[in-house]
Amino acid sequence: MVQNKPARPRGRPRAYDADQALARARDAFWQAGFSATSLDDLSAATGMNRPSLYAAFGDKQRLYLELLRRYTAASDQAIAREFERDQPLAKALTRFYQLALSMYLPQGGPARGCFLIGTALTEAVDDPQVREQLGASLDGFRRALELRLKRAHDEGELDRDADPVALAEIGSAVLHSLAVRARAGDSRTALNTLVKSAVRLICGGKGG
Amino acid sequence: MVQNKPARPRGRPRAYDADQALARARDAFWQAGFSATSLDDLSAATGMNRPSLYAAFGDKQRLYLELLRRYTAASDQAIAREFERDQPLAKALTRFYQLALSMYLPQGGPARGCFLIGTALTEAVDDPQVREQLGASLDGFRRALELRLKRAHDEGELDRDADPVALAEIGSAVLHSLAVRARAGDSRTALNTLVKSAVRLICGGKGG
DNA sequence: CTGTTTTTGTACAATCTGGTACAATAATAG
DNA sequence: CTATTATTGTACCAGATTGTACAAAAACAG
Repeated sequence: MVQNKPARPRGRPRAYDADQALARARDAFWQAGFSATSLDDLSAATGMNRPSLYAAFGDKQRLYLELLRRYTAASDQAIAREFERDQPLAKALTRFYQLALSMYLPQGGPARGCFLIGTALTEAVDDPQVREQLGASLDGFRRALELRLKRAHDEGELDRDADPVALAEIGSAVLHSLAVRARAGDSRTALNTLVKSAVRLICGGKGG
Repeated sequence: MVQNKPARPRGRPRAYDADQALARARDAFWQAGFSATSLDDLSAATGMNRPSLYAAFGDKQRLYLELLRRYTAASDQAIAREFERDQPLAKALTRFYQLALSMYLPQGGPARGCFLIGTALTEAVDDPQVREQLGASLDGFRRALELRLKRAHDEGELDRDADPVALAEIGSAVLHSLAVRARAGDSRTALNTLVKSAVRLICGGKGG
């Protein structure tokens, strides 16, 4: 151990909590998108003044990229939690989709869909870093689902002639659709219907 | 007949072609999104100066909404063309998805995905008009697909126990996924794989 | 108490943005 | 040729936006 983090650093103490400020900044971007969120908006959302924002998180784009990174990391964790748990495939899938929906349709706030798909998609064409982060995140879910489906296939939870790779693409597409439709204003009921149909289709039925 | 449109109206002739200008403006929005596209960008893209833009199309938001409307109308036409044609379901689906992909991945330009999903999604939370247009457009495809699948079901093109309504939601989700993944940088090959899997799954197989 | 360190908050500069006023221009109508 | 009409292009405005400079403030070190 080289050194303990001192209880209090050296100079004037920070007036903000970094994690909380990042969450508030993320919510601001989540609502209005990257370009339509000004530094004043971020300042108001976080309670930090602009020089503090710069000192803490760099410029707007660096902050945004960091938020994308964090969101992806949290998603990866949630995915792993549900897919590595010992529960039937249909239950794991349903629980994960429901978890996503609870983020996409927050209580006491407007429907906002997925942070990545709802905001990074727009920036992705002109910003290679955003595009890369977005692509990696989407692929992360697809691969995790593929692994879970392969396991299900091996363990006889899926029909013998089912193709886990193809089903993982479908299951991934369903998540994209939830992300899009939630932000487009579809009701929770309508989205639950999609979840049910998808789980049934992936786990065995023929869409009935 | 009340009156023929006069060959030439009255005053100084317009220096632009309205349809072409709208297409160029749409492409500008398509690339950078609504908020990041300035009036100067639109002016440069269309070759029209700003006062002409205003006179012709109103302010930025009115122009954007009109472009969303046109895009939806063109999509609806393309959907009807493929689904009302006399061809097998699998072919109709494949052709439609390929048509979408050819718009999402233009030759000689960056991958841009779907104009609606790629740009309107971001604005949809704060702008009810955009949200409504977006929702209506997404629902339009779902319903058209549902009708086509019901016909296929009636005519024995689908398994007896298949559920056209559920499959329409899945087929619609696949289009959303193509729109998202194209803009996120996925290769045409990867997207073709999704199309193939989806068509197979919807039209009869079990994802094999 | 004095000096050092770090953050805060105000204030400011430069640029960009949406939107418009107005004269010049290019056509038709008679 | 003159009057009329509609569009163009320049120039401008007010406000927003990004980013930073700098003094005041709030802590610790000795």
